[in-house]
Amino acid sequence: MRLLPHPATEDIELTEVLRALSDPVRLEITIRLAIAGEMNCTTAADHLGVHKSTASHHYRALREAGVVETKQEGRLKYMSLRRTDLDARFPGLLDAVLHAANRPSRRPVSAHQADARA
Amino acid sequence: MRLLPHPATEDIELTEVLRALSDPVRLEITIRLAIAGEMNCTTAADHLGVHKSTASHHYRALREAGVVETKQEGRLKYMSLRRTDLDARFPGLLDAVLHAANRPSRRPVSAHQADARA
DNA sequence: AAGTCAGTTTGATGGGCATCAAACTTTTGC
DNA sequence: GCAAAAGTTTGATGCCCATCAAACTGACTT
Repeated sequence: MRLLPHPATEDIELTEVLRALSDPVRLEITIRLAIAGEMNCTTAADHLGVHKSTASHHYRALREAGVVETKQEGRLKYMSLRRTDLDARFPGLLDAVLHAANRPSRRPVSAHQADARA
Repeated sequence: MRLLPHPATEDIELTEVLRALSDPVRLEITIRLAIAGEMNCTTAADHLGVHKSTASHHYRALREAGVVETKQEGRLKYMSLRRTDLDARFPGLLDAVLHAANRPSRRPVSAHQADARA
């Protein structure tokens, strides 16, 4: 189980994140990751109508922009949103984009937030 | 004084807005409009280091994406952010982008420097 | 060892886009 | 009317990018 190289949090650039999310296929992948959490690549791009090599390019674009994190387990690669990093660097941006895409995200709720909600 | 054609609020597409904002020049123009409000085109793109025809293309890109509104008064054209429309359609998105854009990318800076942002 | 599975890389293609330069349009001022 | 100012449009250039197809890699299976 090894992690692939990603940009450090402080190296994530706003314009690159916006550019990454401005492609419909990549936005859809991002939404799926937000809803379902960690997914392998094939699942993330299932029924998107793009060739697997095209999808692979999108995975790379998302990873290099700092939007997703990829780790390999066996012969599968699992992607997940870099939620903490993105929220730290660009507070509210990811939530606004996901909400704008009209598909609410299932965030892990901290104990603190859970208390405040009750 | 006449208004130029713009997309209706409900026709503003998320991916197009993200794409429009993903260009550094257009993002800078957007930030200036957010800070200073309505500005004419030349002022908005002052000292950006791009030719006026290039700037004009960016105005169009921002307008067609639904980010800005343009009205002509005399021989000047004034641009302004479509804040209300954007907030209605994508709540929190514009604010998150503007807030994110205020953070310098690499070195963490003091609040003093952050306030003196150019 | 051979085959399969998951995903990447490479090559080719077509389209879009950021840029500048030059010509054009519209409005204002002399 | 003529010229200047403010943008736009058009043309040219070069780059980047989304896409597919085919070859490749690394890991598991039989």
